[in-house]
Amino acid sequence: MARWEPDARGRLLRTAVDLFFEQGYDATTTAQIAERAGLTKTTLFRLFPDKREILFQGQGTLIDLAVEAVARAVPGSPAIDVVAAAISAMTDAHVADHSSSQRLAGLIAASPELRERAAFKRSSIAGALQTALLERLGSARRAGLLADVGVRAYYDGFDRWIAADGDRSLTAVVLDELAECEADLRELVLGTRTHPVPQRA
Amino acid sequence: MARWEPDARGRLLRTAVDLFFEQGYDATTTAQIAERAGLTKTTLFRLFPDKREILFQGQGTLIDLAVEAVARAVPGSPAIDVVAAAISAMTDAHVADHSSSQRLAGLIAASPELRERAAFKRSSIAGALQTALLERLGSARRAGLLADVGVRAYYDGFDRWIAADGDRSLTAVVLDELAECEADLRELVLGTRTHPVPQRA
DNA sequence: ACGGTGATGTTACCGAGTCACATCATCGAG
DNA sequence: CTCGATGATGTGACTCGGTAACATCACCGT
Repeated sequence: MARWEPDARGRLLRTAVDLFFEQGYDATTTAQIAERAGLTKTTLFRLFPDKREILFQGQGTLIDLAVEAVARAVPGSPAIDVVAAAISAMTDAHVADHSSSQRLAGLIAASPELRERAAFKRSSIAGALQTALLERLGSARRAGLLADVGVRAYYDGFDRWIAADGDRSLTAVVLDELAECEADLRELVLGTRTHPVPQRA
Repeated sequence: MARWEPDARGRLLRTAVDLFFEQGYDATTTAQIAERAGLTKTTLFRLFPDKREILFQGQGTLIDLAVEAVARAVPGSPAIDVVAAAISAMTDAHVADHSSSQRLAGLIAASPELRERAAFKRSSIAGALQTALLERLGSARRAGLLADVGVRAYYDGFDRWIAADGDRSLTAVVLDELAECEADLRELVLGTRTHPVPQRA
């Protein structure tokens, strides 16, 4: 399949990340990215629907993975386990190494435009997860609440993983975060007073 | 303060809604909106940071209202009550009538670009609410989880209000939704077992 | 009446994104 | 080995969102 220089998408992604780091997202032109990648603006927009999406490729796959994991989950298992299966399916598919992920997260955090796209992705994942959970729970409200918890655990866990040294696996950190969420939720709902919570040992 | 024709922002908003309904969001030009409102493109972009924001003006105020409500809440009151105060502060400030809100919701749902902005607004509200709650709860995780629940109750309640006849007040519907969320959350966290819903093999 | 001030208009410009059309590299059939 | 089909890429022109510098106009107080 590969003709000319292979992996045009990957080249564009790497080039874009480099340029965004050098000059900032806004100051970098799509024509600039394409040129340094040995392509043209037209080809860039053939491969990506827009400039932001260069950094978010593959997030559509995330949704599919989560939804499939929910569909594959054992019927009758606790809802929280189904959520855990869904989000660990996403983390397992995470290919970028720790430092690349750090770079990417820094870029996104620095640009409102990219943060907006990130929020959209997050809400898309939450929506898809809710729909998938709905078939099991029968209640849209419960499915939505659970999806929120799962997505929060995924993103907050991801942030913890980013901030850490990268020794622990992403999946472990995220599943740990989910367990913490469940515990906190239980205490919140039971009306217990706030007390020192055992953070990670 | 008002010179020339007054309320340029309001005129632009109404004109934009009309045009978006007639032609769709994408097919409507900012110059078109400005012209029909008796202004020019430049003035439009002086009053709104971008085209999408025409439909979302005032959402920044929503955040302030929620945050202030949290700050004003009685110390020591249950966390869920603080959340209720925050979201009812937002609904109380809702000025648009039922049918206008329906139109606006339909427009936003029809355009991916507008849905993305809506997701960003929602995440911004959730973030601000989490920060406000953090001072009371001491735990960022609990604050985030509670903020998610509150924001979900707000949006899902809003949708229910939109879909209904508009007899009940928005605040009543949203607070009812929040109560339902709390109840569902309690059941989810206690005997969490998936309902006997017919699974597909 | 007049001058200051703020809101608006004019003009020109840049960059994202689209489109129609041309080109070129590869592969398979003969 | 040649040649045509195919699909990826390039070219050039275009629209539209958004910005900026400068000019203009309406109101207000003096």
